[in-house]
Amino acid sequence: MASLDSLLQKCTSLTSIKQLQAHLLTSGKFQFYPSLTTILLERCALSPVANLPYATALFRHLQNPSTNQWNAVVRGLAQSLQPTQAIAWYKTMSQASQKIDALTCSFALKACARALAFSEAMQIHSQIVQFGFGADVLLRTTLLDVYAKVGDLGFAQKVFDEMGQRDIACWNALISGLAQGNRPTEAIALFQRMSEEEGLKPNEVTVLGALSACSQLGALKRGEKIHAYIMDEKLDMHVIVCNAVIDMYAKCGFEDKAYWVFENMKCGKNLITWNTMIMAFAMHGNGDKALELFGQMDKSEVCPDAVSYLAALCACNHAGLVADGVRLFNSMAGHGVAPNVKHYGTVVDLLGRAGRIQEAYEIINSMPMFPDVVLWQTLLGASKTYRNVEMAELASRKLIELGSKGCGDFVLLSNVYAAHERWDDVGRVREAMKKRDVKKIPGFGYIEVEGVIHKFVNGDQSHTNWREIYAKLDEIMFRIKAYGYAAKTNNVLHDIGEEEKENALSYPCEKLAVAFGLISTNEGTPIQVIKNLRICEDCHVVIKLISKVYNREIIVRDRARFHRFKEGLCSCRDYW
DNA sequence: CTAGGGTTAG
Repeated sequence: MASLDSLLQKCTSLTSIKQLQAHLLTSGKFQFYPSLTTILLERCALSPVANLPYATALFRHLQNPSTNQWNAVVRGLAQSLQPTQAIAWYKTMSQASQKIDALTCSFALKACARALAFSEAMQIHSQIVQFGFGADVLLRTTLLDVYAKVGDLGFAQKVFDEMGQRDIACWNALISGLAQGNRPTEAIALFQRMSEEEGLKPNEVTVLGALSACSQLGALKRGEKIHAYIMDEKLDMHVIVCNAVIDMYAKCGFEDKAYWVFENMKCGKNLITWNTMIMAFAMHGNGDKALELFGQMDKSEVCPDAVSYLAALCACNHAGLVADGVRLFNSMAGHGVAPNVKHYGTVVDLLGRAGRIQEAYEIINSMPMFPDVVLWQTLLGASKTYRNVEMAELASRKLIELGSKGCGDFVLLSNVYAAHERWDDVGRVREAMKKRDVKKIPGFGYIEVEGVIHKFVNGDQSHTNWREIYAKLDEIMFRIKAYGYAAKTNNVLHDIGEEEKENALSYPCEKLAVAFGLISTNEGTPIQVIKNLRICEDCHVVIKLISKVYNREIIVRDRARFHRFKEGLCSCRDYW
């Protein structure tokens, strides 16, 4: 037995496993060693030598499979590329329910999380209660996590609330669930409740969720506090934590602080560390530093992967380093990294912004995979910037073929026509939008003032001080007009749907946030705003003027990058 | 006839 055990240890490839199994079968010992069979099963079912068809075939040879043997297969399938298979096996298994234990449920739930199978998760949930595993804290945590991952945070919260005793993992699961489910404010609130009210000590997993929420909100003050805690508690010995800190500083607008952490890490850097930092420089338009780091990485022991290339390409794109970007893109295949849709998208954007519209179009045509909506949107955007009506129409046609309902696509096409004063065509686009029930993604922005996050949506009147904010904005517009500002109306598609308020256009969220920042922070303090969409051209002009007239540094993070406005200029050099 | 299950950065 012991010798078989050690033999099994050496079976690192599937062939050797098969050989061992053949030996057991031919010597007639196979069915007398159920535990060995289980280990064999697990070896076949789980990575790194996973071969699930083989594992399931092996399983079918068993006369009366034990719970453990069932579990091995369910677990393996749950981690495989077909998690729905695990759910199917679980269902079969539940027909003989005495076989199911808490682990089976745990694996099946994991499968639901990966397959985004909400109703299956609910079914398993009710069976968990039926089978009497309802009090199992580990299972409940998994359940909570699954609900969060399949997008039902209400259910996740409910599971959490109903738990008698909660250990740190329960809190962590909900905090990261909220952070990953686009509810960063609630994630931070829960983090605070956990540490301040319940007196629980955040661990390395807790801070990851909290930092991610700070990154989303651009909540620098809160992020710094968490960083201080991390240092005090020596949680910075975990690479994963350092990576999250770097990302937080970068997304809160401080590439230098991010870089400081990067350089002073006591633990070793991994691939993600490098990628995070390169992405940080990219977001800040610091193409040279990004490329320098990419070069260093190439020399270090970590090998750039697809994300590294994407980050470096983004850096070239934001910094207008067209030649470098093209060179990098062309070098990918030679380094064994196949470009994916995102790489193609970035290069198309890079060429398009540089006015090389035809080349961008050719890149799309040369793609080995199906060009998605984003590619055509990018080309449409470039065509608009360079007033290339033919290409804009071509791209729009593609978008319509692909069934786009994005407001932006229609607006861009309309803008191209408007720029050429083709008003009939503008009207046609507007009609098409009405017919297609085009949805506009609501824009919103955040600003942190004295550690409190304020959220604004376009045309927002929900803030307690909204009258004051609107008055400030009116004052701003009045003052900057003296510097030659004139609203660019031909770029704005008016009356999109009747219910669209005039306000939404005159009082966009980023302007409101900046106005609020001017009122509520001291002179000389930089103002930081986070926006969920890309900044619009008009706001860009206005904020540049504000930075000059009010002598304030204003930092805006939009969906893709940072804009640092100072003395009437922007760090993106109007290239974004 | 053992242990194996929960939260985790780009």
